Amino acid sequence: MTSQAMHLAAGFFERPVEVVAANLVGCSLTLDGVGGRIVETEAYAADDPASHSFRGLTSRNAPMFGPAGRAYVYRIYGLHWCLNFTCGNGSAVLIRSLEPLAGNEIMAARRGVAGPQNLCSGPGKLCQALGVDGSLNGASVLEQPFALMPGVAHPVIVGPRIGITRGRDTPWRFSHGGSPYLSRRSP
DNA sequence: CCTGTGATCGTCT
DNA sequence: GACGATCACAGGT
Repeated sequence: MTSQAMHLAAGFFERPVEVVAANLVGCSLTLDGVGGRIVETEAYAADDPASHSFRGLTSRNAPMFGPAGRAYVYRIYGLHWCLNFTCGNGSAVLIRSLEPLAGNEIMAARRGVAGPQNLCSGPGKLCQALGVDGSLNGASVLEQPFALMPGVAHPVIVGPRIGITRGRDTPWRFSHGGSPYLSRRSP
């Protein structure tokens, strides 16, 4: 048995985006060995007014229209990065927060803060902590430097997505209930 | 605990 | 020319 067999399979991402988003909660995500457990995600689809892909293909959102299982990394507000996993057909899952478990000292140094609650508790924060930037846009999340592995069964809380002005009625935020590492407390 | 605001720039209108 | 799938910090409750 190779360690590769432990990783998520490519088919994991070729399902409805909200199913992928829910099932990513509890999985382990690291970059070059630095990261932790995913505790919060959001789903975005092509027919979804909150999604970057809603108005069709552009140079920015191109990875969302490419193969499933790739990184879609974009800059927001001119200064932060956000990491998504593509699920095909203009859909993707935003990774919103992690429970930091591996390389916490490296993450604290990159973030310039101390305390595990502040390392990865938001989409911009976790990109800074894991070293994610635009150079990873379009890369396969099934290969180095990514490592993505399944977790154990867990209770998932569903609620409205954060920071959007349209599509507020679609409850596509998925979080690990009660986790102290969320970007915001569970509903 | 909460709300408000400045930072900062690529993307789309 | 306007607007973000955000964050950190300040100030009031």
